[in-house]
Amino acid sequence: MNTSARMLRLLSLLQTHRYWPGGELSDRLEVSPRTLRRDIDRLRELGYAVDAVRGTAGGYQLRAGGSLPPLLLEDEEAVAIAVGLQQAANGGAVAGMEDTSVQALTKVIGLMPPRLRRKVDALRSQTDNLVWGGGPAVDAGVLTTLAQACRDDESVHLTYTAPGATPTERRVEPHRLVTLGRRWYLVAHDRDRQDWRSFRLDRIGEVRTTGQRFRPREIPGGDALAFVQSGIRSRPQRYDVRVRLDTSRAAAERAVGHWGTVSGRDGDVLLEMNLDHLQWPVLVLAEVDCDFTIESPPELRELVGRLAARASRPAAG
Amino acid sequence: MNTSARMLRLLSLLQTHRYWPGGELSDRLEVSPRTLRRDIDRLRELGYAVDAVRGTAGGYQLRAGGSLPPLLLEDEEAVAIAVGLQQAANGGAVAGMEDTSVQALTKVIGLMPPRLRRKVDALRSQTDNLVWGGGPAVDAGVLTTLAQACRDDESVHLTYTAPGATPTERRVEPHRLVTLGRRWYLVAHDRDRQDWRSFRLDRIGEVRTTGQRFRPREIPGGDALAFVQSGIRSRPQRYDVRVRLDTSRAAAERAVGHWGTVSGRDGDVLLEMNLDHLQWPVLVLAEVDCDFTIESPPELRELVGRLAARASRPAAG
DNA sequence: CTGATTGCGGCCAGGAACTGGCCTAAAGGA
DNA sequence: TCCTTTAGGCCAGTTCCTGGCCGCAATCAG
Repeated sequence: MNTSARMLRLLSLLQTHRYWPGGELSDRLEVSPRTLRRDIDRLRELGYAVDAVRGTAGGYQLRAGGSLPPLLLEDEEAVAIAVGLQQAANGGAVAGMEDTSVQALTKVIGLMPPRLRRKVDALRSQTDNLVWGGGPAVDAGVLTTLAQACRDDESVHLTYTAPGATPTERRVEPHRLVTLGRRWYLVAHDRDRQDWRSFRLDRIGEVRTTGQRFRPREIPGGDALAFVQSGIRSRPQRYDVRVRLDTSRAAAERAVGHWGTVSGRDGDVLLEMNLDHLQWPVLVLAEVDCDFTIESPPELRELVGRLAARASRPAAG
Repeated sequence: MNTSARMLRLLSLLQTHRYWPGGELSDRLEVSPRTLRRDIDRLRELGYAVDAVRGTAGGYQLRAGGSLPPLLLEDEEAVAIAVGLQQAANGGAVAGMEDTSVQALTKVIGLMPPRLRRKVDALRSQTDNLVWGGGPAVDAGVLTTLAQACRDDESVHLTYTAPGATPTERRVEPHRLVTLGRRWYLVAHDRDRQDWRSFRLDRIGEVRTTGQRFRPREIPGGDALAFVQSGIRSRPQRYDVRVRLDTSRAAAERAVGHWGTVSGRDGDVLLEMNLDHLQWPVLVLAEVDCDFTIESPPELRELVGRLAARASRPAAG
């Protein structure tokens, strides 16, 4: 075996992380113990922190180091990562991480052999479509394909359904993906219309890569985010929710998580949230299960009112 | 630079995935074009599918291959993966993937340099604690530390708070992590009590690794899952929710996602869910915003009733 | 069609790097 | 205390890597 290949295998073995006795490692790699020691040395020179314990039951162990070593993943682990990143890309975890999540997802998916991709696809259909804070979930396949095309300067064909229109076929040069207010947009140069357009990803049906590369153009204004913002007329309705709760601050905080801020004192807690779907405050009210006063918005009062009216009307089925 | 190090760098460059002209690669790696070609060859021999395009504007590109190559991640990407996997480990994405997610998470976290771990920790606090389908969220630090200790046969000290008792200090030999009904359990041999115990992870306060390795014991019965099951007396309360909705099937399906099943015809839709927190059906009712009849459980009727009573009482702030 | 560009790979000679074996030292566990 | 295991210097033999040269093939622009 090659030295480089052996180093990779050694790294892979060490990543399973249990202590490895030197003898076992040198056996597996089919080299002498002396060469193994040299290999360990080489890893250390590359910046990997390899711990060693001497004496009986001693051995080697990979420790977290200064830089991130290459990850050697089992198939299942890679699938798990892909699934987790899909959630994150749709804003499921922490806001503001969507871009990086897509970047990582593209990398993982791009390296996956087809059989693993199929597995991810199969699992994807099981994933829920209910996304935190509203906004339709974006198909991860569309997302990664476009991210890849943007990076590689590869033109694509896609079907797009503008609101209230029939689906159209577009041939575009993808420029950049932009996330704005829990929605994904593709900024691209439309080849047929000879102009820049932005496409909402949840309105894109299918994406086919062409394999054709193009010379990247300069976007007018130079800022893809600004371009998208200028094109959006009606931003989704946002509500400023203010509710007073007759409970303890701790209980209120537990109920809202980080979806809002809690202030005031026990027994008179002020809960403030800013979001574009009113279902979540209702969930919080059900969770705290205490007396409350809705200060704003009126829409929330009406929603809860309707719920109340409906709950009281039928005397149960 | 070393050959192994160069190969790793080359792989890293190729993973950014855009076409690389050979000249640029050889420049960056500071070798002759001939050596670059040989490096590419070496990669191919290792099983990597490196595409090449000839002619003007030709170059190299890494394609998905038969096996999963080592992932070379940027710092930010690794953080994104860790955050995504935390969600998945807590059952946020697809049920049944928790184990693998923890496995992958342990690997990623274990390789992270401290500064990245701090970043993940910082982001973790922003993550919501509201977990789908109920059940308390488990601290990812506890999860990964224990997973690592199980693999490395390393004994740990932990503080455990049994229900209705004061926190106690335990010295245990961790054996296996088990996920059961959206909860995590640690199966371990308690050194002080000289017997096997299972610990619910959300009741574990702090975990300190000792660095001491132990000889793994045989678990009685040989099955950690069975051991946990036998020890659980009271399973968490589960509710069978049945609600009739005066809306269309499509609207009902959109509202529940995969958290329940929808049957019946438009105008008389039967919604069935099985879960252990009643907040979610309330959310669904707010989402569909239509007339409904709660058939079961009575607790849900009462919850909505309380909500209604409270909504109607104060005439708004 | 022609020429330019780029990847492919054989060949070769010099040299760098790797290997295995030997040695002693140091550290940890029983 | 003794045994085991890692650490690392030294050395000789050999492998492997490198850069430069070559002709060849594929692709694209003019």
